[in-house]
Amino acid sequence: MTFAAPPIPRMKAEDRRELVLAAATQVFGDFGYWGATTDQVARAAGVSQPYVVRMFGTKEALFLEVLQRALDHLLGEFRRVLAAGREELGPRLGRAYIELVGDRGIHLVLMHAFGMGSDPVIGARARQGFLEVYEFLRDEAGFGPEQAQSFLASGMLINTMVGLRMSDEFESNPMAAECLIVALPEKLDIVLDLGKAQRAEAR
Amino acid sequence: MTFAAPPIPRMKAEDRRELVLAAATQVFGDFGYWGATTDQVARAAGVSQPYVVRMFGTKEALFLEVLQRALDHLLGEFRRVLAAGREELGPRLGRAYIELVGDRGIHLVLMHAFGMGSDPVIGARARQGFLEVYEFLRDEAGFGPEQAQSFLASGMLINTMVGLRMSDEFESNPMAAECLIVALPEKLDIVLDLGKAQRAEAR
DNA sequence: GTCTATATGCGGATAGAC
DNA sequence: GTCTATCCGCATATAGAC
Repeated sequence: MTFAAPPIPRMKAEDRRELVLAAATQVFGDFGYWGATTDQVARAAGVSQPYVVRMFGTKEALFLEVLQRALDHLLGEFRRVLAAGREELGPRLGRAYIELVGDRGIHLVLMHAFGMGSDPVIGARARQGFLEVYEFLRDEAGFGPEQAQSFLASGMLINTMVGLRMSDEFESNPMAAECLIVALPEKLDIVLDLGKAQRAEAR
Repeated sequence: MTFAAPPIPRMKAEDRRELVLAAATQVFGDFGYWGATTDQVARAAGVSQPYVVRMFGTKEALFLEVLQRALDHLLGEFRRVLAAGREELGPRLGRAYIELVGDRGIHLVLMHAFGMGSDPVIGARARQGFLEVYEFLRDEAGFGPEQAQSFLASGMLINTMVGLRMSDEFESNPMAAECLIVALPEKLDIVLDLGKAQRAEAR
């Protein structure tokens, strides 16, 4: 009796799911919800386009899941930092936020989602997510109004610098370099290293 | 001899152009570059879809023009404020920035553009535009590094609140209301009034 | 669990009339 | 200066095989 070997690399549903979600985070981050296609996601994950749809039902459901994971990841990291102590909490949370660039696409997905307030379903979820972060800062981290304002504002500026791919011009454009230095009080190196890694990978 | 009256309201090219650009600012603001369609723009301007394309060549060219005008408008207002005096410059510029919500769509178009850094042409223009604003703050307004950082960050937070349509939930969601109050140090009324006006108009 | 084939609808752009 | 008609390509989603 002979056993046919699986001709195509099969995976457990859960693992494949993670793979696709990671690819989707990347693609949605680069092109936004409307600009990204399920086919781009599929190619990035190494599967067929219909399979991506099959797994999540619709493109919208896929985006919602990507958004949810981005928010979970963000708040998870923040709670980890908080659990480690309350001294210098603001700077440590800020540093943790910047380090999320390691998971490529998180800032970008959030930024795109934050621009979709007019969408009845994604916009509603994005507002809710933003408010969850605000609640964390107020209730768990104990931030006062100005501290929360300034923290959130800095976060949005970081999103903007990432969204603009400003680090791509760090070496070629002195003005971009200075602007980056001004915008990111510290931990600029994290963003720059990530930018380099991405460009290298694009080749 | 009889003269046929123009059956359709004709306009000088320049006026029609302004009309379409205003409509496009609105539509691109709501749906972003990829999410907006030239047909939506056409309908909002009361003209046919092919005519919109005809006027600007491509959807991309139209967006670039909308982006350019948003930046011109922004820097124009900033220079006006600067020309009026240098006392309390930061708060006055901040107020001027918020008041741009009067021209509906400017913040939104900017925010969407700032998320398009990966686009070779729009992304490049968006980076350049952001840097022009930074240069203004540094060279013309005389801001120091931290002042520039905090001003730009606050601006991006304002963009985010507008992008999320957070003001839509000011009355129904106490958390959203508090978050708005915290995020916008002052001149909250401007955003709220605008939100109301928009919702009324949508009926 | 994953693919191929394909239906279907929509969006950008062109041609050409008035 | 502005429209109608229309082409073509692309994106999501479905059907069904393996």
